[in-house]
Amino acid sequence: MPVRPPATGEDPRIVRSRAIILAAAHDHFVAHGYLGANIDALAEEAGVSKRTVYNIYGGKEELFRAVLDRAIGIAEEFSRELADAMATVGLEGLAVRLVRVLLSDRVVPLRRLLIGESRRFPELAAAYYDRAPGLVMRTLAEHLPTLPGLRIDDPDTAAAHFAFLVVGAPLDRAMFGEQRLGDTELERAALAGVAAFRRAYAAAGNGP
Amino acid sequence: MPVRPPATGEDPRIVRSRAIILAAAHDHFVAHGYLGANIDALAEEAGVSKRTVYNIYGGKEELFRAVLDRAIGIAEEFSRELADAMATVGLEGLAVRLVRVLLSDRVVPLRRLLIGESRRFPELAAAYYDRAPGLVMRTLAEHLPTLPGLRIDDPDTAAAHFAFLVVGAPLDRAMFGEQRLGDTELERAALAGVAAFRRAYAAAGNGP
DNA sequence: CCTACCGATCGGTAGG
DNA sequence: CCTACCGATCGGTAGG
Repeated sequence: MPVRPPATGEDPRIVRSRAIILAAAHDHFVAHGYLGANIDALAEEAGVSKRTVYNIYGGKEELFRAVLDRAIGIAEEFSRELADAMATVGLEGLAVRLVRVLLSDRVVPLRRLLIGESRRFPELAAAYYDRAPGLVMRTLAEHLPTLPGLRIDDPDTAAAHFAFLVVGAPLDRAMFGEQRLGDTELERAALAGVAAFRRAYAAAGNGP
Repeated sequence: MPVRPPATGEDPRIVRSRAIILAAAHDHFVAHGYLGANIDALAEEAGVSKRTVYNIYGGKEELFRAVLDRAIGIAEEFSRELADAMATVGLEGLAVRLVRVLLSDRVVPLRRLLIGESRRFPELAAAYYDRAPGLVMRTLAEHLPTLPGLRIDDPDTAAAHFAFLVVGAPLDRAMFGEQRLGDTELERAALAGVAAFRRAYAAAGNGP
């Protein structure tokens, strides 16, 4: 998935520089934001000259978009893996995976960046939402009604309830940089969320 | 040049300018972020000279902190009002108020700004979290066990579950700038969250 | 001659 | 309060 059309053949030096710059730019933009990013520093961190950055990516904004296109693509892949996992693992397994991915050092800083730049780059924030959390939520909405022991009248609402019972509180805390929970506590919180979900959506028991 | 004596705080012109600048700066920082903010533009929007801004607030960072100190104080007030309302309105009434406040044009942009600047100003993001959502959550944890018809074993977890069942999905969407739900849909989503919470934490019915 | 790259520097802007 | 202006910084580019 070439972010830019292969303007000049497939010179392995360019291919290599492109990947190196993209990785360094990701870290740099995540650390400093769009305006706070410095192409000189970024290029130095990537170990290439600034000119190379401009030759390959054209400019700061284009580089930023390339970085986020890739990051959103990766987030989409993770989301698809989560979606695939629904068929094989139970709700508890899904919850633990969900919380691990969303509270990871890959996702939290990316979400911070996209939220912080959502006025400057609204399409990027929207694309992320649609292709990552939105994808998970849509798949959940399809999957939940097929599970035994649950009664799901409104799949979209149930999917949102599951997701935010599992990750809501720790994720919101993390967005503000509050101390991240340890893995054990995260898992505990995720399972407590699943338990609450199962009680709320149990097939038997409390009829309408 | 700035020969103004430190006997500030009494001069009504300063008091007035201070308030005008603070309000204009709030809008400006929320719209552009910290680095994107422009003191010349901000001063013009406030209708004062740039020099006045520096006379009163000293600099960009000090002005930013003053703006956010005030905004966090206001968010804390709202949270305290929500806390007070718990004694008089039911869970449904509380949920509707919660969703209205958190999804408002006052709170969503403030949260975006604080999250976006949470690396540059970690104490501000932490202060907001502690004094606004944290305060609501702590009060909820105290309040929920006193309500009839519910069985609350772990008040902190139950408080988090209530809050994120009610506002989780629409708030997360809103952070990424996705189209805000209408008041009717928001209220509907909030009440669906309360209904799920009541099922999950019903005192009678589904034993283990 | 071309592509990739570097050292050096310019035009424009922002905080102060 | 305004204009003018500084020291510094930064995105982007020309020469080699």
